[in-house]
Amino acid sequence: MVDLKSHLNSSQYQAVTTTDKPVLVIAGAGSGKTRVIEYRTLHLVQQGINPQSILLLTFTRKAAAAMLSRAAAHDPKCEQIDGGTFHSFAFKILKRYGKTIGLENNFTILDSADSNELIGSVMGKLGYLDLKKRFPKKETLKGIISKSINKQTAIKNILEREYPQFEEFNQEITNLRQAYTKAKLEASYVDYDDLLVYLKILLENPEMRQRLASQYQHIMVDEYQDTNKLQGDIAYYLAESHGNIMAVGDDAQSIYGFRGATHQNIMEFPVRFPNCQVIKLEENYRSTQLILDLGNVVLDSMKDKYEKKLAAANKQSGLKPEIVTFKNPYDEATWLAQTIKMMRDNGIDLGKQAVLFRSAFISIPLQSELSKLGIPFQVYGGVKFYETAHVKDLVAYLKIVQNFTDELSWIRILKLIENIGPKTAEKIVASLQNCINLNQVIQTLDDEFGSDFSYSQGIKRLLKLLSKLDSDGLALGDIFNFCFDYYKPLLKKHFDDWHLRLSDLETLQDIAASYESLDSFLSDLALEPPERGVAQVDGTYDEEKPLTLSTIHSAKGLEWDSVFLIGMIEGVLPSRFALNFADQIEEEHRLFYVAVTRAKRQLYLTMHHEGGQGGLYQFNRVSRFLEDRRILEKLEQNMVELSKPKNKRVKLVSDDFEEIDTKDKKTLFEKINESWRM
DNA sequence: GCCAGCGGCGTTTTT
DNA sequence: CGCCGCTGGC
Ligand SMILES: Nc1ncnc2c1ncn2[C@@H]1O[C@H](COP(=O)(O)OP(=O)(O)OP(=O)(O)O)[C@@H](O)[C@H]1O
Repeated sequence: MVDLKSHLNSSQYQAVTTTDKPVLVIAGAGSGKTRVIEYRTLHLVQQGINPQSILLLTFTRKAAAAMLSRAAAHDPKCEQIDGGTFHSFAFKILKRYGKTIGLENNFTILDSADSNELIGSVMGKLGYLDLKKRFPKKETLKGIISKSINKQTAIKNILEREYPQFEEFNQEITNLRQAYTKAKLEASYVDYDDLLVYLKILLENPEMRQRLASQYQHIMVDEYQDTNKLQGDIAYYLAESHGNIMAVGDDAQSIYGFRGATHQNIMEFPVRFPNCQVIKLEENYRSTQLILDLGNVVLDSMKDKYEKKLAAANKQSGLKPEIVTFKNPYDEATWLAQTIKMMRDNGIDLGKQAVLFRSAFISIPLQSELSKLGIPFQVYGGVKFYETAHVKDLVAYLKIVQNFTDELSWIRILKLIENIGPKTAEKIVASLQNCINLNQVIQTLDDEFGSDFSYSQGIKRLLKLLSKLDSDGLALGDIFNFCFDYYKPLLKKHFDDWHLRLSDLETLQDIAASYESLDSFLSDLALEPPERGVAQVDGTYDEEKPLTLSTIHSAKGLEWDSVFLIGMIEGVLPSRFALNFADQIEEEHRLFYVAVTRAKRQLYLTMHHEGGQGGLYQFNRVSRFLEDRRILEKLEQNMVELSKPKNKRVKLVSDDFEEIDTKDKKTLFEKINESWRM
């Protein structure tokens, strides 16, 4: 038996051991909410609860895996607990019970690019592509439709609040949503939102609800402030009958409003579960007091806050957070890379440091600098590996093996053949309508398009691949290799930088190798996409965990000794897209709060004045979040100017840095040592 | 109908 | 700078 009290403070202990009623834990950053969930699963299992009757819903599957493996270190049975995201849970349930609501179980998951594509095609069919006036683009339409679903409200309400310029198209967009839904059902496509919608529909059936509630006797939901209405409903349905639910969250860390999340779920929890116990955690175990002092001021300046203050459990105060401003992005990158390297050489491993940013593009100069210096790093967030064109191309072949009726994939595959464009691809796919298996597809393609056309040679080559694929009992590895071999020449033809892309595909090959089945590989690719590999370099850092570069969104729930929050620029944080909406600026403000509270011991904020990563030149202003005097009081202020960059296009060599900054480096060095002595 | 080449424009966040 | 959409030759 683990002695819970030696790992938990008294409020945490109470949260962990209250298992006979609904519990809501609401507390600030770093107060040990995640730890509560971790020990509560352990406690339940040690009480004799069947681990398979515990459901742990988290924000990423990685977060669930981390918690469960820590709990399993105390009791291996915890490995058997069911954990993952709402989406992956929905996927699992729908694979199993989807038939009861009329969903085929070989459904294909549409990632966001796929769904945009399908929306485009539906738009075409409805004749909305050539409307005279300014009709929204398909990406925008997907956003509007998605938000109306996640908020469970009419299109009209979304338009009124967020897209007033498109209000006149309410009728068309509503039609489009209906046609899109129908198109998906006909093709057994399920997009991300559908996973939640269908699960909710499934749960509306009392019999299914009862069945799942008895299978999952204990529900735990992390990051509850970032769930949306659908997810809130799902959690409610699962727990309604037995009331064994714990939700934990922090309204000040709600950063997924753009996806329909609302802290209302937290507020309504006590209404939905009237006998619930609300527990607050007051102490912060993560950060030094000086970092929390800044965090508290950020918290204070939020418009609709719920009273909360962060107090450090650790009384050593550490280093004052620092704002460092630069003339241009290259100076900033040089300084960052040097400082990170220096900290690493002074005992803070790369794995204990992170660079955080609002948007991935702001980290590009730093990425080249790190590569130049041979510092290994891993990037989280930003453009997804699996959404790049070449990966999507290759995956399209795999998808038609899994589900040969997947028209979007057929069109993609066909368009890769020389002399086949959108029209011809549509025509060919239309002729395949009545095929009932892959073999018939092969026949039809051969009969109707295998000769006489400018593209027939390409079709013949595709047919060879398809015949190889049309055979039972192929291993995933074989399928992958057949497709890969077929695709390689096309890759070289379509992309100038094919060698870079080829190595991505080799990475994909490695990932695929770790899967048993095509089905699980494809669903994971969509539901829990793999990160791009570590940017590898020479042997200096072998065995050392790489530096983390991450969007603030992807850094949620995590912590590092040193955190560099870069791009503290008006228009970046807060994002320029948020500037016209007060509630969205508030969300940016919460992002700032989340970023600041990731740091355990050292926090640096940076920005550069000269914009112009190519494109427009402009003078960047410091983020409005730093203009507040109370904030500035909590920050050390510094301006670093590197020597003689006559032409900002000229890359700075590290010599420049060595020359001018020795003084600064010494003081930094001293500061670091000071902080370790604290 | 396909596709290469040119010019204008604009850089979110995620399952 | 890089992506997207448009144009015009094939
Ligand atoms: N009772 C405790 N004693 C010592 N350390 C603790 C205690 N509770 C939590 N911690 C440590 O504090 C840090 C933050 O905890 P945790 O990640 O659980 O906080 P959180 O509330 O989930 O934070 P966030 O809201 O930022 O996700 C972790 O390093 C954790 O190990």
